[in-house]
Amino acid sequence: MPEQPQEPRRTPLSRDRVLRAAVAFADGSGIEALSMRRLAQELGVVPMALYKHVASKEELLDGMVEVVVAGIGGRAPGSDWKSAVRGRILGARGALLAHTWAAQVIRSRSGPTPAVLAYLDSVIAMFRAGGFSLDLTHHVMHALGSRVLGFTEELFDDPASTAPQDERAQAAAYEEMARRYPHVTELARSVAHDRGSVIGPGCDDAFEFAFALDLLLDGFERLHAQGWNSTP
Amino acid sequence: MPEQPQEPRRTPLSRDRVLRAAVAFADGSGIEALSMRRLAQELGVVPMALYKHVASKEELLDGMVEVVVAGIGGRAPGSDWKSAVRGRILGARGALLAHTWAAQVIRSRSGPTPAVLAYLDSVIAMFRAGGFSLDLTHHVMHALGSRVLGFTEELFDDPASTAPQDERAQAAAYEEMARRYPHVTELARSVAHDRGSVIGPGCDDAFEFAFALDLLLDGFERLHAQGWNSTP
DNA sequence: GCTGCCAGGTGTACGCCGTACACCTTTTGA
DNA sequence: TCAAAAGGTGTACGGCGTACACCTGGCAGC
Repeated sequence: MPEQPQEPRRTPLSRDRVLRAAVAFADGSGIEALSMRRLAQELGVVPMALYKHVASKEELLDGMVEVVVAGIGGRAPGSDWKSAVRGRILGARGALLAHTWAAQVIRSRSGPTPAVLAYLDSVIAMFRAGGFSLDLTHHVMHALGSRVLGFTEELFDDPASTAPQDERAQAAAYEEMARRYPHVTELARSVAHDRGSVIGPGCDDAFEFAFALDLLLDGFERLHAQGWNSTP
Repeated sequence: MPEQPQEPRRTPLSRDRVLRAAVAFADGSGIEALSMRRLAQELGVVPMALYKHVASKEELLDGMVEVVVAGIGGRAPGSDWKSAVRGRILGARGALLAHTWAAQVIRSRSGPTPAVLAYLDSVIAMFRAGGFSLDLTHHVMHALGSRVLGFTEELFDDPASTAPQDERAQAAAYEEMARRYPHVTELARSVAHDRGSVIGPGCDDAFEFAFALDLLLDGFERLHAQGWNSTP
């Protein structure tokens, strides 16, 4: 038999394959579980092989951001600036929701990657097309902050995911909480109440996001209408 | 000589001393340089000694947040809700500005620490004292997001800190940039222009922060005045 | 058809990290 | 007085990112 055992002959690595595998891995196992060694294992390859395609882990993360951001959908059909921006940002939010690690990774990067720049360019273009001055556009982009990419800095993920303990301790902790942080407690209780269940599903992220976004967009609109200028 | 050599007898560790040392170290060398080993060295102690005072590095970070947040100044003297909130938040911003790593660390924590809860409680109290409904207060707190603690999610730190390269390459990169991201470039150029120097000092963070904050506060005020309700 | 190059995969090794665990010393309270 | 608790030490483990030398197979140029 002159033929060698013809092993499966795995398809060769490529930067693209590495990045996609990394995204898939982070989706499935969380970003904190992603290491060069584990990713290599996932690809059936020795760790150092990855370095032929990405310069470092930092660059890998940059690449992952590129993949996700590049997946943000196209702009809505021509309409007023407000609904155009709103649509685009909610689109970005959708893209990022599918990759829960993405926001955290984008924050950790020091500079914008090309895909992010391209995205920002498109949003700026919408304001400009709506007649916004360079000045106002500038500040407006700052005011949006990370919201422009569809995520916000919630202070904490979920207000009510404490480990189950015995009932007495639970009640004591609750009372202590109510005593020390009465307003926080009152608010939390009212929210839980609204949803019917006491251990309710927490807050409606989509609603909160749109609420704040619309508040800002309305503010922008008002400033624009009155010809706002940063140096009056 | 019955006396032993009476060595300097370094003051014993304590949780407080560990946390303060960690804060000082992060202030001076950056949060990414902070490791249990380095911190121990700084304190003239073996790494494992720290674990007698903090349970883990995670808890150390929590403690550092506590130290910083506890340093946020008291509330302004009785005044309307808007200036009270505004003053408090700008105060928080001041406290966090002194510790550039703090925002990043707060983001990385999964839950709020007691000092953060106490702080939030005080802000919620201001809205409630101003007559805000529980419902509106709830959404308003979400809309503020991390801004309530004085920091915002800027997408990138500094728009213009590229490594110096030769002039020709610089110009080429610039042109490429202007071609691919025309609106971003236009905006960047106008900002640099406003400040006189082309390599200008970037944007005025304090202005941007206050701009967005006031936009939100004005929005809150309007909603409050018109008796807004999330389920109309 | 041969040869030398080189892109891409491998193996080993280094220095860092957080921290488990057993140990020793010093302080303290009964 | 003396046990026990509290606080500091030493060693060790497994994991991390990645530098560096090496091998190998396919292909370009003669």
